[in-house]
Amino acid sequence: MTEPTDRAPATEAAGYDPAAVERKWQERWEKQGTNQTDVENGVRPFYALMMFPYPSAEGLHVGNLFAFTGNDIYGRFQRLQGHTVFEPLGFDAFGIHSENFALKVGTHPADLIPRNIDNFRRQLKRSGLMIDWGHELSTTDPAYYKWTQWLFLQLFERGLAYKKGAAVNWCPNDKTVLANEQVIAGECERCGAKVEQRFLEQWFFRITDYSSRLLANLDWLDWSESTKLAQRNWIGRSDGAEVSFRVQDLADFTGTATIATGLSGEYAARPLDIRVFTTRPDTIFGATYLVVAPEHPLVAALTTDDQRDAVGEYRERAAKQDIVTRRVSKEKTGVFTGSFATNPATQQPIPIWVADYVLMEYGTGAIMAVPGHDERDFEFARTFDLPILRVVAGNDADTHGPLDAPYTETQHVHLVNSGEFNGLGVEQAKHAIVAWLAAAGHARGVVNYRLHDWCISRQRYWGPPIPIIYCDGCGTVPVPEADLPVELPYVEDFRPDDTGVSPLARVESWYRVSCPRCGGQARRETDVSDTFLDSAWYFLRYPSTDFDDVPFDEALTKKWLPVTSYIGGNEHAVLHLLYSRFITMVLKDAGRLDFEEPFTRFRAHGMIVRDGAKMSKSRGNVVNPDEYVERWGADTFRTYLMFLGPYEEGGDFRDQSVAGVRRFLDRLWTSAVDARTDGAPDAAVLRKLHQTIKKVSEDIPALAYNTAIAAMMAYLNVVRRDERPAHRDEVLPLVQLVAPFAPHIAEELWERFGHDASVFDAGWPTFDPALAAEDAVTIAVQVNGKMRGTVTVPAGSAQEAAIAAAMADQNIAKFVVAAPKKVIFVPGRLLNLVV
RNA sequence: GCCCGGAUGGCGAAACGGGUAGACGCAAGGGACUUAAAAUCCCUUUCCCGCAAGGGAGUGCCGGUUCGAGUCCGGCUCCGGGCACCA
Repeated sequence: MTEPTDRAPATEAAGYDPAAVERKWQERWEKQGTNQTDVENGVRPFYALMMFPYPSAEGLHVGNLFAFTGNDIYGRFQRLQGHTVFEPLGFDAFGIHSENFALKVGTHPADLIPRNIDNFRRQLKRSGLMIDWGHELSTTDPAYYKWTQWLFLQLFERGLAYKKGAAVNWCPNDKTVLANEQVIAGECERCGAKVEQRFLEQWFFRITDYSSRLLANLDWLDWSESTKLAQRNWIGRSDGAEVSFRVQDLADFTGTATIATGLSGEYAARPLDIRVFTTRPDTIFGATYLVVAPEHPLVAALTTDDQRDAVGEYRERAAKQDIVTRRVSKEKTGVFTGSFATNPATQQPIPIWVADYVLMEYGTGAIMAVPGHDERDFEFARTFDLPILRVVAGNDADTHGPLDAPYTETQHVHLVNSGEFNGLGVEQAKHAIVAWLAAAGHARGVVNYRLHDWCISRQRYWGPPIPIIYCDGCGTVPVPEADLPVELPYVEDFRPDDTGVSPLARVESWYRVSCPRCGGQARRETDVSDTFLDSAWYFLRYPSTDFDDVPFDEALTKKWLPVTSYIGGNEHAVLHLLYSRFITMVLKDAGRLDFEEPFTRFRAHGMIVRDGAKMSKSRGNVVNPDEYVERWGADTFRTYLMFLGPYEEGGDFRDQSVAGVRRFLDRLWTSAVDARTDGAPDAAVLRKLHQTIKKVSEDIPALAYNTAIAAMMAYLNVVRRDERPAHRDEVLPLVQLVAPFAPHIAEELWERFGHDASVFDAGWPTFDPALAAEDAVTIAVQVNGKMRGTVTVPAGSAQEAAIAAAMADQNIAKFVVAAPKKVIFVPGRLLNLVV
């Protein structure tokens, strides 16, 4: 399947030897510094950023190359437009990925990673990317992670980094804590193992402080809509209300028990209120019970003596239960507390339950259950035989009968069984009811976000140590900036164990340290930070890699940032891109940056599959770029990758189709080396040329690479239509157009046409509308909307001329059986005669 | 379950704000060149009827708007991706 089946490339016949051409130009670029950016003095700076890769042992993935080539073409095009383009690349080499692989092959990651990076660099260099290797970075370099640690301190100082005990996602296979974002449907993002729940002390970043800002800015960012949407959903703004339910003293109702609160602070004083969050305050007349999360601080207070055992047991089970089962199993479980609260709308007593389908992390950790109009509440009510009321109905008949399914419709419906609010629509009712409850002090409008704080602690080895020291006397002390970096020690045995602490906790010589404040005995934090922190600021570092006394130089940052164009995969739509935005905002607030959005423009590229199936090692259909570059040349491979489908949608990689692109370059080569200089270029060819210049110039910025290539192919077909050799002026501009896609062959042909300097310093062909204009147009002719033929008329012809031409055509005229009742004429396009 | 994409020839795919469906490429068939093959070049290629001229049908399915729908609207089906008890 992966074996190349077709014939050898047309090397000899065409005289085009990509291996030789590519070697020559890669050497020359390197020698002449063609791809090096003058970051200090470059004019019209254009920062063309691509998401840096994780340097895996398998080498460069074709998906990487697809992404990079797309960025490279855009960058080269901008350079040809007169920008100073900065196209750096680095390596995201910390993290569980590397560590797990190192464990598997029994090599230390510190030995493995440099080897992988060397291999990546080699592969990237032969791919013809315009990378400025003078600004390469690796997140594992102490000179880099020194500043990652510095970043942590910036957040710490501003109160944005804090430590708390938390139920966390624990991967029993990787033996580490995972961020919520790294848990995919209850499984570890990296290894697929079922995630469990553990309770650990963790470092968090207060990204939730920035929820509304992160959300609001999306409105004006020039990003792929799909990415913005993913972020919006992730941040998850919910507009709703917080409603208070007064807990009733059981004595008033049953005369058997009273509520022992035993609480301090906010809840100490009776009467007791339970605050719930709801997005459907309009349904409050249908709230027939309350549910609080098992972890809710009021549970003990709410539980009556006769329910104490059952509730205790339930909470214990919930605490032990892994997050997976709790999340994935939709089966409703719960237990009655024995207490009741008053529904502030109906004044009726409703029971208070404890159930794990209510999450402590969201809202207030308590809900009002409206089983008639919420699927989960309905299911729960069915299970425990709780009353189900209808308070919303559609306009159609039979809406007052009993409900056998939750009715969740919100459009074209109205309230019923809701007192004075009957007849109102959902939106109206929300406002009216919240206002009504608020007047009595029972409710207020509230906005909630799904976004959680970012847990950055990792109980692993292969990451930057978190720069914190714990002193018995002084408490939690940040490592002074002057002492950075806190170097990751070389440890032979870096395996995580299931104690829940980092392997660094086993290195006493490393963690024992004197307190920077009092000099007393102290110990280092042994957790390392999340890889996503490494990648949340790397784009700030690139221009400033030569500076070791600052994370990013002020002047260079002003010049190059925010990033002009960022291209990457949508798999990072919520994690990396959100964290980068957050970190940038924090640095802005800290006065370190004068912008708060790091990426002015972002475009997500599509995914590339092979023969209609996802590429995977197990399927054995992974494309190894080396083989293809070897066989066809980097120019052909690059151009093919961009030709196989729309860049932002991805496409289907087919071995057979690579040949077509190679044939195109072969023909381009032949036409160029055989080009004549005598005589004049053909007018019709020039017309097509200028149409092509226009098309390609418009397509590249839109990342419509596939159609740009198609247009160049079509043009070359026109150039070659006649027997005579092409004229130099017909081919030379095509060499320029093709340069962003196939840089080596373009340089070679450009040189053969007598130029000394790089084609990338020669500018872009200019489009001349006058030369592109057609003097005759073919327009479609319809009779009664049905295609009956075409007529060719001089450009700019009026309706009358078009009709005359159409009627002169017997095949069209025969359908015009009567005088047209109506004529639709679209100049240059179409004529429709309605008879 | 919810939210996004998508569905067009044998295949990958084109089609600017409704306006000649299938550009460009692959594969296939035929031809030229060659002792032969490869490479290269030329022609054909959505389907059906027809020797042809020409005609009919056709962009996942059903319906609608319009002079005109791949494109817009309503209702489905299937495929891909993401989220998942978020009240």
